Amino acid sequence: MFDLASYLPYLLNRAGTRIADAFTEVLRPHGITLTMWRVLAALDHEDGQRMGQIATLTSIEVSTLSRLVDALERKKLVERRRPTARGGGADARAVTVHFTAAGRRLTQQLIPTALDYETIALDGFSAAETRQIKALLLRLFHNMDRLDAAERTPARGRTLAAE
Amino acid sequence: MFDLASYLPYLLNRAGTRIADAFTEVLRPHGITLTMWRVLAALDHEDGQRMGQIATLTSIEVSTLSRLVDALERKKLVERRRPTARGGGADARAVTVHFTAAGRRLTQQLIPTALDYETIALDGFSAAETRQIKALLLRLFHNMDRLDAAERTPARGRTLAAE
DNA sequence: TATTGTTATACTCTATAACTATA
DNA sequence: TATAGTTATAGAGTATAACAATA
Repeated sequence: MFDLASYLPYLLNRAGTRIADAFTEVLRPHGITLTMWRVLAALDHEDGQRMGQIATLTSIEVSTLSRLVDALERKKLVERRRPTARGGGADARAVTVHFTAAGRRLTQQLIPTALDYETIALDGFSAAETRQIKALLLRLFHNMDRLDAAERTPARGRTLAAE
Repeated sequence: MFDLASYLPYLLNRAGTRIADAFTEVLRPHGITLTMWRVLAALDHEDGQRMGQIATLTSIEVSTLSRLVDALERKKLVERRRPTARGGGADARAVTVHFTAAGRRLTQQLIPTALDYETIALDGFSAAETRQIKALLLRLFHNMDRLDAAERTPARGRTLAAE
């Protein structure tokens, strides 16, 4: 009736926890946590994003993110800026987050290892299977997204590109 | 080069977070957290497991689990027992965790909703795709498992049935 | 000596809401 | 009024290690 080993949220949690734990060990000597890495990865995706965008992209709470960016600023890996008005209507409430040179360097240094771990996780998967699982995970995410929308929950992280 | 939207750990984290957040809302009125639910689900899988087994199955730290079981006992949902010697060599260090009647009742009540959420997440997936993503997640888990074994890390949660 | 589980401490993340400064 | 971000506080989970009881 309720078979844990074929229950999807369980499988997701197990697989996700394992990869997260393994990569946390990689990050440790660099003095950053997995959550910090998620912010750096989001900035690599697009530098100069606003706090809200980063929260959405990473599924990190805005209040958590705010203190996380404090910590990353203390480590001189990122910096906050108030967007200037040139070239368009700047919202003075907004804050954008930018790599420092050191932050970009560290991120570029870690990306190959991050990709290595993805490769390890996908060991034995064919190219077709790799594409398949990524596509299925994306669909799964969007299904939950629609549920949030239906419930009018102001869900965090609703804007992952539809592809 | 580093495309976040096709980076597997990111997709896993996003999909997992979404399902977890949604089900946490379901659990809230019942006064239990998602982590508590994982313990109840593990007990439904097999009642009377030892602390170590439950930690392994749920990927919850033993020390976290110990206080979690304290809380579940206070809620009268589970109870600890020291295994008795009859029928085999009982280890007096061990502690087993068992449903109370109320705990079993609550779990049975929540399982259909849990399955509903799985159905929502898999909305639009064919039976073949459903089987596929579960099989792929299981393989992914075992790949990380082998990595832990190779590094001789005393990983938590290494014993998910191989199927 | 090693293992099972408990406890203690400090830290991280979450949840909620109050707060500021803009819009 | 609403929104973007910060800050405060309490709760929940993790990490680490020390500990008691037993093997």
